[in-house]
Amino acid sequence: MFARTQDAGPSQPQEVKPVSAVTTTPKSKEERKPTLTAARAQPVDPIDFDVDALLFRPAAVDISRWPGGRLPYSVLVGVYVQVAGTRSRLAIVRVLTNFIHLLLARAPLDIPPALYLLSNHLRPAYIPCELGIGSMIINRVIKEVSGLQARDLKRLWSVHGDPGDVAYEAKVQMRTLVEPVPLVVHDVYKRVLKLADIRGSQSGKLKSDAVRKLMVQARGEEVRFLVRTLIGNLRIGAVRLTLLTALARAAALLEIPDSELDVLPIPAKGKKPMDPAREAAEEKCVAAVRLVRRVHVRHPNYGDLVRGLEAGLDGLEERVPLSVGIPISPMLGSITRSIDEVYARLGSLPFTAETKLDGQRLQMHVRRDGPQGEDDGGGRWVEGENGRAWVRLFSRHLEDMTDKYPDICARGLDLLSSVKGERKPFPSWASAPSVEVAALLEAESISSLIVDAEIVAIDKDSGAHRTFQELTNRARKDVRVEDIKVVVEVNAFDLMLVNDVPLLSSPFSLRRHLMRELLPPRPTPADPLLARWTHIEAIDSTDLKSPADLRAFFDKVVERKAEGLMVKLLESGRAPAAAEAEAEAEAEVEAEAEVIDVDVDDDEKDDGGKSRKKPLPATYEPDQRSMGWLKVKKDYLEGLGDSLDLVPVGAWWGNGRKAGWWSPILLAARNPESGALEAVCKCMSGFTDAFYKDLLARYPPDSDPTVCSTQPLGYVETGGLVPERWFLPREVWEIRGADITLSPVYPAAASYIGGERGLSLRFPRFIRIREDKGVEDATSAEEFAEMFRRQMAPAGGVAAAENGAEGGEEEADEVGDDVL
DNA sequence: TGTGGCTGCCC
DNA sequence: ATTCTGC
DNA sequence: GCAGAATGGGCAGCCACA
Repeated sequence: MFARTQDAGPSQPQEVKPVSAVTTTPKSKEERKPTLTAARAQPVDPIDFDVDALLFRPAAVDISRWPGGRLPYSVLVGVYVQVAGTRSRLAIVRVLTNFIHLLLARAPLDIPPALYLLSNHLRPAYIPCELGIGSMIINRVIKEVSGLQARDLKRLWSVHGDPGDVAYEAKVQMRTLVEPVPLVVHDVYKRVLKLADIRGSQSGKLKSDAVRKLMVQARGEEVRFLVRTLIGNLRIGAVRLTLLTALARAAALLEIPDSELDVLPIPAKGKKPMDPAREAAEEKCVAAVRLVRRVHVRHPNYGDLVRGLEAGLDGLEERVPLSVGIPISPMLGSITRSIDEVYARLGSLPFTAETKLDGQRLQMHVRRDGPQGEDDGGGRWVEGENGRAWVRLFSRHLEDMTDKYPDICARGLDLLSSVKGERKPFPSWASAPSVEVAALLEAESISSLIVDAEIVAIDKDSGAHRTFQELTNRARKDVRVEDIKVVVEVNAFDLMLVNDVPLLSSPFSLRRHLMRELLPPRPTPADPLLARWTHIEAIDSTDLKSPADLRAFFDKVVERKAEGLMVKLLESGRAPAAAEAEAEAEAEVEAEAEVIDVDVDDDEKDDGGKSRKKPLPATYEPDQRSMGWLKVKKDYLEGLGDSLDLVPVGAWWGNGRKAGWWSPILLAARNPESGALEAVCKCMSGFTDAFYKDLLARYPPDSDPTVCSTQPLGYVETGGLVPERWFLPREVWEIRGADITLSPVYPAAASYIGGERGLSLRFPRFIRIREDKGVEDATSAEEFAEMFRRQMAPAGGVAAAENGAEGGEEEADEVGDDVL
C-alpha cells in the first residue's frame, strides 16, 4: 500500500519501490488515502517516501531517469500527494524527511527550489515578490486550457472549493495530442518566479500566457499542485515548521554513517524494542530540529539555511547568524481572557503591563556600517548632520516596509546619535547581566540596533493617537517625506540587539532597561512630518497592589482607545501550579520573584513540595506565542467587545476543509424604518463542524426554496453582495467583533450615519444562537449606529487632555519613566 | 482620465 | 486578525 | 499545546477598460 503508516507493520531495510501515478481527491477521512492508478502519463514515477526514516537509503533510489539529474516535478508532486494524504504528523514528517534526505544526498542543486515550493513561499518573506495571480487569472486559464464553459467551471468550483482541484478536474478530462516535455522542479520554480516580474500594461495577458504554458505541460496531480502554488495555498497540512523539522532531521540523518543506522525495524504492535542505535539517531534528530528551528527564526531564509547546512549542523548558528538587516520572527502573545488569568499564569513573577496600541507592528534595524553580512539590496541609507546610517523596516510578517516609512528611517539616524549621559544602573531586582550585556549600558555610542515597536497614526499637531483605519490610509510605495499625509509615532517596546550584541537570551527586564537608557523617547522633530519616537506606556507589577489595580489600568487604556494590554514577564521563572494560582494571586508578594535559569534546568521532575510547573522564559522567543507575553484585548473579555444580534440571510459554499458546508455566512441587522435587513458582515469564525452540519440541514441547498433559495427571501439590502444561496431570515445569532468599522461595501445603518457608507465589524465571529430572539429582536440599524457613535466619541478622561495638549518632550519623559 | 475589479497585505 | 480541529 | 486551515474588514496599488 502506498500510504501505509510506519506503525502499521514491520518494515525491512528498503529497496525503495517506485509507485505509479497517484491521485487524491481528499474528501472524507477514508477517501483521503492516495490510490494507485495505472502509470502512463508520468514519465518519471513518484517515489514512496513513507518509510522508516532510519531505514531510508538515498543511495538505493534510482534517479537514472531524472532528466539531466535534475529533480522531476512529478517526484515533488508525489511528495505533496503523500503528505496531503495523511493527517498523521509523524507520517508527514517522515515523508518530508526522506525526500529532503534524498535531495541532500543526491540532488543538492534542487534543494532551494524544492524547499521553497514545499514551503508555499517563493522567496524569503522580506524579499519582495508578488505573483499578482489570483483565482480570476487561474479561472480564465483553466477555461482556455480545458475548453469548459463558465457554468461547468462554477459547478466544479462549488463541489471542490479549491482552484487546484478545479484545474485538476477540468484537465483530467482533456486528452492532450502532443505529449508535453515533463516539468522539472528548478524550471517550474524559475518560471513561477518570473511571473512576479511581469508588470505594466498587457501584464494580465502575459501572465495568463505563462501560466497556460505551465498548465499545458503539467500532468495529472501536477496540475493540482501547480495551481495551488500559483494561488499560494498548498493545503498539504505542512507548511512552515513541519518542513523545517524535516530539513533538520534529514540533515542529521545525512551525518550518521549507514553503519550506525542498522536499526531494528519498529514492530507492528506492542512495545518498541530497546534499540540504542535507533535512540541515538533519534536524539541527534531532535537536537538538529531544535538547532535548525532556532537558527531559522533568527534568520528566516531557506537559501541561507541550506547553504549553512552544506558544512553540516555543527556551527550552523555561526554560519547563519542573527544579523542586522535580516528580520527576526517576532515574538507573539497568547490570548488571555481575563485579568485573573494573567495572575493564574504568572503568579507572583514580576511582569509589566504595556498598553496595546492599535497600529502596525514594526521591527526596525539600523546600522551605521550597513547590513551585517551579505547585502541583498534591501534597506536604505539615510543621511543627515550626524553622518549616515543604514535602515531597514519589517512588518509583523517580515515584509520589507522600508519604502513605506521614510519618516521612520530618518529617525533611525537620530537613534544612533544618542546623547551620552548619566545612565541608571540595571534594576536591583533584575537578574545579573552578562559582562557583555553589562558593558552595553556604558556604551559611548550606538552603532547598530534591532527594535520591536508599534507604529500608530497620530494627529500632526496634537500628537494624539488616531485609529488603525487612519493608519491604513497611508501610502505604501516609494513614499517621500514631503508627501506624507498620515503622520506616525513609533512606540518602541523591546530591544533585540544593540551594538551587534544580540539580546534575545537576556530577560526582558534587561532588554527593556537598555532600551530605555540607550534609546530614550525623543522630542518632537523639527519637521512635523517625521515620525515621533517614544516608548510604549507600561506599568510594572511591582507598582500594583492587587489585581484590581491591573484591572484599573486596563480600563484606563481601553478608555483611551487602546486595544488592551500586553502583559510581559520581566524575569524568567516557573509558572505557578494551577492549584496554587489563586492562592498565590491573593497572597501575592510572599515570594520575591524567584529567578530560575530556564536554560540550565528545564526538566521539572522535582516539583516536590513547592509546586511550580513549566519554565516560563522572559527571554525573547521569536515566533513563539509564549506564555511570557499575554495579550489581553478588550474584545476577549466578556461584555466588553461589541456584540450584535444578527440575522443570517445567505451564504457561500465553503472552500477546502469547509467544502460542502455553508461558509462564510452573510449576516444582517434590521432597519425598522425601511423594513429591510441590512448586511453587516460575513462570518466564518466561531462555528464548530457540528454547527456546520446542522446549518446545512436547516438550510438545505436545493430542496426547500422557501428557506434556502437562489432568490432573496425577504427584503435584504446587501450593498451588491450576492451570496450563493439566500436564507429565509428567521434566526438570530450573537456575533462579536472587536470594533465597528465604516464600510465601503456594507449598507448597514448607513441612513443613520449620513448615508454614504454603512457599518461593519472588525474580526467578526459567531458566539451562539439566540434561541430566545426572533428576527424582530435582532439588533436594529439605529442601535448599531448608536454603538458606532459611542465608539467614535473622543478618548475619555485626563489622558485625552494630556495627549492633546503636549506634543513632545514632557509627554515622552513621563512615558519613559513609567509614571502614570 | 476616471472607475471598477483584482491582488496582496495590514489588522 | 479569530477560531476550530487533529495529533 | 502545537501546527495548520479557512476565512473576516478594509486599505493602496495596479491594471483593464470605457
